[in-house]
Amino acid sequence: MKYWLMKSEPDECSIDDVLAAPGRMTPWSGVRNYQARNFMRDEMRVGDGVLFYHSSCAEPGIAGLAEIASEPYPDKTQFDPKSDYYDPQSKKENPRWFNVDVRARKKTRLVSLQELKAHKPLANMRVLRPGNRLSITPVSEQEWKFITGKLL
DNA sequence: GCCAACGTTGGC
DNA sequence: GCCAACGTTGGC
Repeated sequence: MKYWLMKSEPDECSIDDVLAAPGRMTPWSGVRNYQARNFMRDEMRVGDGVLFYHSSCAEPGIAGLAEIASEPYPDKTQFDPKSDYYDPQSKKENPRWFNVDVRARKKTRLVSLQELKAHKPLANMRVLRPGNRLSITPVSEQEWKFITGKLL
């Protein structure tokens, strides 16, 4: 069992949006970064815990809990010329981009980026590293327990 | 809207 | 395979 922090822009897809979706699920498509893709394709397992993080918004921070709900599969949007995430270089026989489905468990209080930074046990969290831009980052078991047990 | 950090691209 | 230029992310 692993744990992840996954960023989403609430204007695009907030925790409320996912909770309101059929099955409380959404495909985590549109990721176009190799490191983030590799996490989804190679390391995630169904049932892994997810901190649902709102980014690029007025109050960035953890906004909910979710879980990995599917095996990785080829990202549909890469083959759709109308999609913002269309990748003309990706071939159906050898897809470049993969995604998993994410199921929302619940909305939580907003644990702001500022608050996360203030807690010593979270000092090494990948998402808090200066300049971090990765939209998917691993979360350690200790970090997960601290956040879900003490902060929420 | 600014800008620092970082990933990707492409010329050589 | 280097590295400058460029594009994107994301907090502020």
